[in-house]
Amino acid sequence: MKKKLSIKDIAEQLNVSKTTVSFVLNGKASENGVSQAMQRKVLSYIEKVGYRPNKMAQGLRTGKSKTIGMMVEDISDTFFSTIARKFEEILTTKGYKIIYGSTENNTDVTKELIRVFRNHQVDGYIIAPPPGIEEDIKALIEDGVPVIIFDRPLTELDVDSVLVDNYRGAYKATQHLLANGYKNIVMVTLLSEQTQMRERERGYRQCVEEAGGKPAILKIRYHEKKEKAIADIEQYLKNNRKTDAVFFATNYLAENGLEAIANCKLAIADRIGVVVFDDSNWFRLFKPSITAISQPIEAICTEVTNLLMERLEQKKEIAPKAIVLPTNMIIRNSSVPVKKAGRT
Amino acid sequence: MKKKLSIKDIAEQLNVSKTTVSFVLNGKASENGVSQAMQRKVLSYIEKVGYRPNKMAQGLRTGKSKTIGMMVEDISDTFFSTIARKFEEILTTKGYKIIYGSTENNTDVTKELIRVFRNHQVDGYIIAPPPGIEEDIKALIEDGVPVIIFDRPLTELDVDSVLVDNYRGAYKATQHLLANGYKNIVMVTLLSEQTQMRERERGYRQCVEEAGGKPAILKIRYHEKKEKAIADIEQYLKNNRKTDAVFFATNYLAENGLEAIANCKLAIADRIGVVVFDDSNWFRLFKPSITAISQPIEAICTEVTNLLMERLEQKKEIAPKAIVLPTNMIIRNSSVPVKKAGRT
DNA sequence: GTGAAAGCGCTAACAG
DNA sequence: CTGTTAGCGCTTTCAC
Repeated sequence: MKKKLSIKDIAEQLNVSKTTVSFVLNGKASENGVSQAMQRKVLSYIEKVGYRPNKMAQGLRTGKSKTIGMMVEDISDTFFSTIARKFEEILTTKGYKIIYGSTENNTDVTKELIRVFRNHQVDGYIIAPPPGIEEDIKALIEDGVPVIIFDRPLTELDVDSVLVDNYRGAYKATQHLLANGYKNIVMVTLLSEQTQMRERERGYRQCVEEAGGKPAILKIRYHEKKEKAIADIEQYLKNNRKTDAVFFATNYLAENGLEAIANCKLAIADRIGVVVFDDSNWFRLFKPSITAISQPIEAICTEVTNLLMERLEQKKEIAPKAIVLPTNMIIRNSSVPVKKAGRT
Repeated sequence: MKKKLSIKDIAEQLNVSKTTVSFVLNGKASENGVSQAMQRKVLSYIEKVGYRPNKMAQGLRTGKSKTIGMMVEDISDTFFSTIARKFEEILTTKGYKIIYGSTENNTDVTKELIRVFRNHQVDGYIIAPPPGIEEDIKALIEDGVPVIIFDRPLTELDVDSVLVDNYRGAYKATQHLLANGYKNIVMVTLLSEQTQMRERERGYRQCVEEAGGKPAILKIRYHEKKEKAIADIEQYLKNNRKTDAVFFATNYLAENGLEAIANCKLAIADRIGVVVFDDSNWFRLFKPSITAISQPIEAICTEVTNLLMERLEQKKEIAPKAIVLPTNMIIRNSSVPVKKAGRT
């Protein structure tokens, strides 16, 4: 077992003090008047023996762990894992590591997660918050810990946040369906208090009502069994034969909904239009390919990390920013009847 | 800013020594003869003020960080993110957090990742290793750090590992295609040294040769541009009109390959059979639905974490175990010609 | 049964 | 310009 060497060893070997080594290590050598020659000597020796400072000791001393705590609903969800990858990419270049936790969109789980992260002394938080977590986040902020919220807003809390315009995204999706001649659009969404879901619903409602229609909404419970979800959607479709388009509020719902549509033997596009909120790599391969509202993942990540770094580096008070990004509609064939426009 | 309290504060408030509090905290109270009354007193006070020990200090003292370093090729890949979620679920119950890093299947990136993880004093490693990392892993093991390898073998290194029988999975896939009457099967795989890919290739070759055919393999570069990958596969299909089935070595290749097949207007199942290594939630929704070789993700995760916990808890030497799990073929419609059996 | 004290590896104020 | 030293918060040996 190769003995891990400490700053003390380095200092002894070099016949200098720990301070000098520490200064060099932290780039404070010049400002503390360590000679260039000495700096080079230390640096090259460190390089040679492959010394790396112990983060634990550093963390204990400085109160900084150089890790960021990321909390999302479920890290296995494509949307979040793609984001996790981007965060990693960006934060790594800044010398940070990420520790993650899945909230399951559950307040208690999240509270516990925050506690654990605090114990680990994470330097900052990136959170897609579940409902009812306002108080805990507020406490964090009051303690001066950088927190960036994304994906879901936290109303009544002044905090840095990066969101997507769910309302407009849903509105545009609905509008697009109406423009393509679909008259009876049902929105399939989650039975959930999540604000972003409510916003999507609001966008849909608004658009339908403006067009003089009446909204039809089917809600599925969050962790509903796949079979039950499919059966429910199927049932709805059978009881409402006039329905000629479906707007799925999430990717995950579409997974079940598309199966339900297949079971009902309804021809997508011609007999029933389909638009999904959140894109998937696979959608372009479906026949017909599936129209989707895609979130600007790249932009979300850079905005979040920018805000975070700002907080991390800034010492002076800065007012929280709320950034809202537009969605992007990717029109494919599922929302365009063949008679009017597309090929399947 | 709420002052974070330390064990010293607790001790002072309670008029006992830090030692006593520490013993209670670590469940070593009874064995060190702290009275029941005192234990209850400490516990209830701690509960009341919400004290939680500082992991950094604990880590510095004990050399344990209670975090596990997970390194996979790319955390945004569904396979790995699903696994990450499961790891999290299991390790959380044991009091561990996970810090992750994406290797990009690159040796240097991985080396650096290992260094960073070491600095962070992670207690154990879960690694899907890139080629050429043997030496570094060996060094880790010699230092007595628990390391569990998964997904890809590290030949010539005696280390705990959990793998899937890629050879047999590929063999079975090929056999299944042959059994369904497909004669000219091409395997589309990655131009890669990764052992698991080589094993899949070997399984395919073996099966084709046993049947008296001659293997046909199309290799795509790893981070190839999507358009180029699609064009290459398309080209192959056009130049080899006799090809009547495709075996995709990964999910990711299938994404492009299915598009190529669509571009060539070849009817999946009837004109061209398709099997994919690695399942996707979306495959059952394709028309026709896509036959896949699925990896036992649940089992992989429990085996990996079991091995890890064993190493973490055990003090005595134990011989490394190599666990190989079987794959599971999910026969859907893409590999069964309609004339013979299925519906689309 | 309980407490004092050493020390994990590091940073940074303060001496020299 | 460089070194000495005092902790950061915790665990654990050893003495009372």
